Amino acid sequence: MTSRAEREERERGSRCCGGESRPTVSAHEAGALSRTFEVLAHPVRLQLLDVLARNEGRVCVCDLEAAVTVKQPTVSHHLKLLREAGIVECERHGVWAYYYVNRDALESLRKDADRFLDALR
Amino acid sequence: MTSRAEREERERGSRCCGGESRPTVSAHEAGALSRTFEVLAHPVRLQLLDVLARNEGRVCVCDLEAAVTVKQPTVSHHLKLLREAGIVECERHGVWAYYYVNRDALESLRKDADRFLDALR
DNA sequence: TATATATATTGATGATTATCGATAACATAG
DNA sequence: CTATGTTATCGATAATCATCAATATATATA
Repeated sequence: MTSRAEREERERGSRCCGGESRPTVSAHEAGALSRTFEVLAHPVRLQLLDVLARNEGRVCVCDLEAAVTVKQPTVSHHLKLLREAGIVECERHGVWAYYYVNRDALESLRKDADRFLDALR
Repeated sequence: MTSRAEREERERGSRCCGGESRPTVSAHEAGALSRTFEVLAHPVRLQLLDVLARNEGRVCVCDLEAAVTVKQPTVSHHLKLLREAGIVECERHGVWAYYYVNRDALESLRKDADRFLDALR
């Protein structure tokens, strides 16, 4: 008598497992890439990036505050994360801080994301 | 005497703020998109996706377990998140569960990410 | 110097997430 | 029916994250 499991086994070789199961992405690479996606994994950060990218020049924090629904310390917090990720930079002029996207960093982020998502296809 | 702030003001109009500061991405859209990025924001999920996408057929959980460094309940947990996001699906055959990527969902995820990142340029 | 304003930082709180041992649920083999 | 193997779920714990009031810092103005 032939069980379904046996049929499965024959179709796939031994046991349940057949294919190439090692990731081509190392744990280290996966870590780096996931950290990239993490930066994008918050609605406020996406909106801040949106506004910043749309303004070739610089945007001051009070404008950024007006663009999102969270309070000033939270905006400052998210800007810090974006800065630490290298995606945005800022200059101070007098009391004000003007933020702008780092186009190179953004481009390389985009490439990394693209490369991974393309490879999945 | 002309202070730096005054010069800035003249250059920018009133106060510090000049540009278009409203996001073109609504809070709602930003929420949806950030949830997409969240799914990708973990190294184990990236590696699971990598293995799954590389195997046109189905991959059983024991293979997926072998592909990453976390224990079985954790693998199961991440697979659930991927399932809930619609990116992967699974079929049970006997004792075994075979997972596979939902190519359509993956493609639309890729498009959403691309569209956003492209718009930032 | 005192005051006002913009931004950053601190510190506390609550929410979410990752992890894994233990166990349940289920199918199959003997 | 019992034993075994596979996967999912539960429950506890630890870690990380988001938020904001309060405060610090720095600059400019009066």
